[in-house]
Amino acid sequence: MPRKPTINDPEFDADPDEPREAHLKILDMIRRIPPGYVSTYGRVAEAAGYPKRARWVGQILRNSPLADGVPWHRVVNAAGRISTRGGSGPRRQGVLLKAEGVRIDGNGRVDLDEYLWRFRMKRQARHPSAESGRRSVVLRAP
DNA sequence: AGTTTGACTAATG
DNA sequence: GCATTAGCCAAAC
Repeated sequence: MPRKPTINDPEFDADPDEPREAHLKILDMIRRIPPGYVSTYGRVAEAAGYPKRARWVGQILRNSPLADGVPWHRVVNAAGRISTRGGSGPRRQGVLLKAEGVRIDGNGRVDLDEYLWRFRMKRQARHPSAESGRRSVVLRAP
């Protein structure tokens, strides 16, 4: 019996079920953040289709064997700070961000108003009847 | 099998 | 602004 895949699983050859799907989508979203911009754990999770799952993003970046080549340094926390963790990671993240032109203020914070990458909203599924009747409307004063 | 632990966050004081 | 708390959920003990 194949065991259930986890984000730590070095093989990831099982069929695509939920954890793996989320994992890949999250990595995909991070890849879309262009140089010179940042996003946050929560926003990445939401854009990937998993609202309120910010911790998944952190876990994946920490553990995933598939995280090679993803611009992990462009993910900061909701306050614009580089999340703490042991080792030289945080310092390196700051260096990488600065190298891309992201300014970090005296309090160690990235100004999200300036550097936050806004993911393109996925078009929401519409009811078929709404599709054909799409048009612009003008609201009239009451 | 229950508890603790996080690259998290929003709300509250 | 910080600190605390509750919610979060997969991994690790």
